[in-house]
Amino acid sequence: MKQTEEIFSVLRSCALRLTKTRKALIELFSRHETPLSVPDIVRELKRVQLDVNKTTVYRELERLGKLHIVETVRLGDRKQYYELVSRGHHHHLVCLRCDRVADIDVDETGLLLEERKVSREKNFAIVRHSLEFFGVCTECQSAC
Amino acid sequence: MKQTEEIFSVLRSCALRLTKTRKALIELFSRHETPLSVPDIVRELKRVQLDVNKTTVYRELERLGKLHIVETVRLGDRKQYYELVSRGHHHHLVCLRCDRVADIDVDETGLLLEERKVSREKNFAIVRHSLEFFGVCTECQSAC
DNA sequence: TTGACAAACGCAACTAAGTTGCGTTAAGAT
DNA sequence: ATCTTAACGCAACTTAGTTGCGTTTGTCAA
Repeated sequence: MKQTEEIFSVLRSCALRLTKTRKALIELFSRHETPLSVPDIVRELKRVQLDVNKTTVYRELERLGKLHIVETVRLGDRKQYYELVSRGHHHHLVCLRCDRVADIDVDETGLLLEERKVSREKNFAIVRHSLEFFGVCTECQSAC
Repeated sequence: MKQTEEIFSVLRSCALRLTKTRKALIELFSRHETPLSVPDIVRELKRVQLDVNKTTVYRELERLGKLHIVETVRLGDRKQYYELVSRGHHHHLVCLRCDRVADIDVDETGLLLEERKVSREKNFAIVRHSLEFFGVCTECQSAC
């Protein structure tokens, strides 16, 4: 994976040490297509014989967030989810039955137009938006 | 307020008792333009000399949700927010500094088109979407 | 290679949101 | 007025996320 190597070099240039936790985290994110919560991450790392403390994970994610390497996503429940920024801006399709999440690309031209309109009318400096779709996936549809 | 009376009659027709907590909740929602979290609600009701337990509020909101009288909104933090469904489908503008929330109407034609496209391509039965904008409001912009 | 220094870490104790079980209270029908 | 049960309060719990502090461990320079 070329991508993870790029991230490692960014970390090095920021004087961030390449600890095994940090390495494992980046690799986990690169492998995973869907956003991960902190409990998810701790569980996954445990399966690779890495017993990391949740505090470490939270702190690491905060650091990686500041460097714009990971970003947070908000799905249905009350957890925060994290994913690599390098995946590019996209949205999610969340199944209300099985909680599975799929990435989707949405044509944002209309959305950006609305964003600019709202920004002008309300004099509001919009920095980001969140758009998620909720429904029932193919598998769950046929399951009932 | 005509609206609250309509809600009361719906409740009556569902054999739901008009307890003072329930009445106060509906009235609170009718007064408030912005979404409320459970801690918000408990605090606000306390100010009207109504000392309701948070469990009661959670249970009440669940009931009102099932009847499609209130619905949940997800804003920046990890709380759930609730508002009256009767406000109609709309989106929110959240200030990242002062946390104030404003309702906005967004032209959804482009969005619905995308929704249909995604639904077809992924064979996903979309039931709802969430679209929120985050940025800095007028007051906070001039404050710095 | 080794020693020093700070970044990174683990642990324990905490806060806050949300949930559950159970015994009690009170709304509304008879 | 009484009875039934929806609605309630309380206590105890779970889970996400935070904080302080003492310890470990990358990294770099000697």
